[in-house]
Amino acid sequence: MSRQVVQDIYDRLYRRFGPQHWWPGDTPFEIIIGAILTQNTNWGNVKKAIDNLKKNNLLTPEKLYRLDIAQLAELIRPAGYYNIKAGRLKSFLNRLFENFDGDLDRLSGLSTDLLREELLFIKGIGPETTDSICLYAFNKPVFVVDAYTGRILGRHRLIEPGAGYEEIRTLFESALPKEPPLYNEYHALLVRLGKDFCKTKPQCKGCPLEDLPHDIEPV
DNA sequence: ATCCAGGCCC
DNA sequence: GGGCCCGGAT
Repeated sequence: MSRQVVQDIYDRLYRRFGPQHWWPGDTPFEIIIGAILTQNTNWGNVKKAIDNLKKNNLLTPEKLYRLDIAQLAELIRPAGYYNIKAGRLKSFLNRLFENFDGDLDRLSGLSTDLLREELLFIKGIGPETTDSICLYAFNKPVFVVDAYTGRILGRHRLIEPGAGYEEIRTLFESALPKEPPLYNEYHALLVRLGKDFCKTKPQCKGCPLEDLPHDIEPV
């Protein structure tokens, strides 16, 4: 996939949808919590969970670190997979307090490579969650790949069927200037396209990528 | 009633 | 591949 195509897709999406104002979250900590809660879950349900935490004044590292895991699970229930996700939030918080004194600034002070390694090491935080935290919470130049990204590129045969996460990430990062605001907007635009057109059942009619050069029948 | 979510671990 | 899970859309 050429640099040209990567930039063409961005231009088409931006012209159609305009700025997406991501991430929907006020602080780095809220963004991190949202990134974990939104795993395989629509944002509407995640918002309810985050509102529950806010309502109870629990949306700080210290409060959540001390909170009983069963109570945490109950509060985040609307986000789905609530037992699994309560454990994942705890894994993150435990690591944050054991190795970084509970201080997000110490975590974000790591080099981008070390930060990724650190986050990936935590059980329950995989590549997409890691990169969402890097980019959206800490403004690091890391391109976020998600299911929509793979689906969109796959349907246009711009990547191989079995292309892995790192392959796709590298593809974007090598085709674009290393600018967090650009990565931010691009990923958000791909999600927008995925929600509006490139759904599991594709709606190609009127899609901004409908006449993309490599376009063929959808997968 | 069924489908599907901005994944990840086993 | 299977399991984890809620709530809005169809």
